[in-house]
Amino acid sequence: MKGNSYDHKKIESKWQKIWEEQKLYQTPEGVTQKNKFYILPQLPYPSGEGLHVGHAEVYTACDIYARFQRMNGKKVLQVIGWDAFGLPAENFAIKNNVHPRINTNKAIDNFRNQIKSLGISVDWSREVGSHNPDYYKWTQWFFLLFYERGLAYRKKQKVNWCPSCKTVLANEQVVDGKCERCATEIEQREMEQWYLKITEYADRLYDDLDKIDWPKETIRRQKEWIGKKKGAEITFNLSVPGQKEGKHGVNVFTTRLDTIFGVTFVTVSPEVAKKWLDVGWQATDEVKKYVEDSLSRTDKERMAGAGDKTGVFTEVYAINPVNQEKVPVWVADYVLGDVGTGAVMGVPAHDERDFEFAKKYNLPIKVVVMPFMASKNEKNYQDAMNRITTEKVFTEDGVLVNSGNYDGLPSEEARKKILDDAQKDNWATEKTTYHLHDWSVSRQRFWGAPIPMVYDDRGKLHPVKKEDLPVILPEDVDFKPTGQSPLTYSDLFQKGVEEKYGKGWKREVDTLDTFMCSSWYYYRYLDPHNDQAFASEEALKKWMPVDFYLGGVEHVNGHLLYARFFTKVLYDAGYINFDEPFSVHRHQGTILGPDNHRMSKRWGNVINPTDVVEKYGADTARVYEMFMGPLEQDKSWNDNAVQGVRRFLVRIWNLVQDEKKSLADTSSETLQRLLHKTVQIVSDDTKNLKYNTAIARFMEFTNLWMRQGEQLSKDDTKTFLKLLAPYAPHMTEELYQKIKGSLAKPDLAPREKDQVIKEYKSIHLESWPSYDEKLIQEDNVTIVVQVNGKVRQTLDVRHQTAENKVEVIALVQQDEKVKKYLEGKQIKQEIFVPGKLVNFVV
RNA sequence: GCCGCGGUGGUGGAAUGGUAUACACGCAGGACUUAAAAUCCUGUGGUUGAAUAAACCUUGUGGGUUCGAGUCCCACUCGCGGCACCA
Repeated sequence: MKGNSYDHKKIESKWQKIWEEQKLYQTPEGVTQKNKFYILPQLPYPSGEGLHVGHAEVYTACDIYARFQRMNGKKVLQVIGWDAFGLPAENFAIKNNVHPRINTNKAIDNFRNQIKSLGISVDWSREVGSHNPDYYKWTQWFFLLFYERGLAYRKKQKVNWCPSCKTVLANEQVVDGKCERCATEIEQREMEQWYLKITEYADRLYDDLDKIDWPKETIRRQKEWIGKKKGAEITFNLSVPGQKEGKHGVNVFTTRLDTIFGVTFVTVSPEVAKKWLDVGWQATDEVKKYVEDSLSRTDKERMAGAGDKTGVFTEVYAINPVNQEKVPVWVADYVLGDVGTGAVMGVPAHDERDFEFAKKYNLPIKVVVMPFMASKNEKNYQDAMNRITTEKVFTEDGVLVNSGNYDGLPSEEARKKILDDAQKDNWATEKTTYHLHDWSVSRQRFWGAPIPMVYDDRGKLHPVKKEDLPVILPEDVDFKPTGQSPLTYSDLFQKGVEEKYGKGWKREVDTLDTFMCSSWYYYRYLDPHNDQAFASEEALKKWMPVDFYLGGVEHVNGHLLYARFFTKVLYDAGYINFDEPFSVHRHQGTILGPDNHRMSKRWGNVINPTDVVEKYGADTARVYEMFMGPLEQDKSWNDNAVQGVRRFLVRIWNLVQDEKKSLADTSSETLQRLLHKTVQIVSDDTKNLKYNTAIARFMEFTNLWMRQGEQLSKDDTKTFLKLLAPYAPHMTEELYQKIKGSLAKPDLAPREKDQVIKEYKSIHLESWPSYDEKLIQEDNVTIVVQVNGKVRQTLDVRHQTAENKVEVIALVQQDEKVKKYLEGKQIKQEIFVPGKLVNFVV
């Protein structure tokens, strides 16, 4: 009676092979916007370390969804590719003296095999790698598109420089003042670099977050990163010693125009002061020294001194445009050069930093805003005044005082009115600032897509002609980092440029940030072999936008922002008719080691998914990882629990092979009811990505099925297997074909294979089961009886009765135990929830 | 400092305002076995109790709303995450 024992290796490799031969997961024909479903797991970086359990989590979660959608009649596109350029491969190459292409391709082969061993239903004919010329040709094309549209430019400015990686990094790649990749302290250097004007899209990137289904937290963080703030830019005329008053001016940005009557000084950043010095300002030696010292410090060092503000009086005065008051101008490094205009109006009564500064240098403090309460009644007035003396800062909105015509106005209104008036008098304009800066995209490294630009003999820039793309990354390069781009030294790279463009012409030698490659990869999958376009119009119309995107939280302020930016530029250029790439996005949580630490070699707690697949099977690995907890949550590994999942699968394996259990004439009644209930709940949970609770339901069902006397008919067994198929695709396929009788021999000897295949229809192409509404209704319902809100008894009542208040209460009151609790008490109130509960209030 | 999220058995975790602790792990006892492993069965929040009698307590702490709160509100606390001299 016991069938074969569960040999996961045999089953899994067999079916993986058949599925591949049958091209089971190739993207189907007849795709329309209505029936398509585009599932996108985040683009992996093929590290030499191999697949991580976190990768397995992402691919399994996507794969379950893909299989579920497929069985529900959707035409599914599920794809994988490689984010193959980048520093680790290059660093490895330097260390071991092999070309990065070699170790990258090796890593990709390894990743591909590992992913295949998990039984992920990917259409491998669409695989892409960002390091292949037919891919980066289009990365370069995108760069040219940005250039044409005035969105790519060169600029000399302070950049983040990683002394270890010897390259520039984007703001998004600097974490805590350290390099995201190697954790080296970042230096600031003045360099000429390529930038993409993402700031031009800041508003749309901000506003359109409201129209996509993304995690709330992610949307919040992106908004915070964009850092949109509305305010005003104000011009203060300056009085410089030895110069005519009003000849010079300084602009400041503020979100608190309502506090302008409280200005008692103006502070400029060292950067702004430097500019003044550069145009001939005769400042004191003290000022010059302060500016020089400040500028030699990194932003990080400057911020470290946040608690103790320093500054120097410049002997310049600024004239407050609202009341012509003359206030001193200071230079201080608490004002940052790259925020707003690099200069602020000092309102010490209503800004913490200005307050601190004023205290230190004995500058006057002038209260111009009082809490709302103060204007309402006399008693609170004193309290309020006590709170906002010159000893305490009041930074909230309130009511204006000491502000001329604006006295008595609430802050909000005052801001509008002052701005209106100021605009008429020409001393302020409405202005929005952003925390987001333009995206620095040039890298002084080898292993990336060359920037498709050339310089003529006078050093002037020209774009490479589109028909000349790709600009091939040469093979003959000494890629050891020197701080100069390695491509500088490649003869092969510069060869032909003069022929093509003219004598003395040279190529740009920097390469593109790899985030450029990953900003558009989801388009390439749609049409991966097209050499006329990054993707055909038809393919774009059919498949986009992505219906489900799963990726890590670490990409919130980098990749996800860049990808949205790319999409908006494509939209503006008329290539697509939507302007958000990912309709639904979710994050997977991190899988931690058994010791609750992040997995790392250092802790010796790394779990290798391939070991798990080897030992317990892909189906066990998949089901376990999904059973650990909610997808988006961090979870720690527990090897005992893996074995528990394996046990669960083996039980099913044995049950289905037991004909009395799985091929009975009819299903036992309780089990059949539970099956229908299970169909309902598993369908809901799977749709809502609550895989962990769906699996719990499968276990509950299996527990009942194992009981003596419980049995399933063949059809009901098939239904159960179909439900489980997305989760454990190999085992369910094997069992399904077996009970269908499609497999004469489980081992498919080559000669018999054709015959078997003829009648073979994969379980993964079957339709998702439906349930019978009548069968999920129980005959009996459990009514909970409470007395004063405490549960005292539960009673089983006929389904129809349970809906009727009078009948239920009558029935309940006959119960001995309930009687005891109600004895000698007056029922004040009876609460009745139909089909659920009775609560007596006594 | 500001903003956000969270705190449920020994552990991972379940619970549209209606039986808190589903499911799993672990543990304990039992069956099978010469024995062990595997498998199966039973039990398992806490306190009192001989009890599979009964009672009380229990979702970080304290209050509130409600017939009824893990769930809603307020305060506190601890933990995690994001941002941070952003004007």
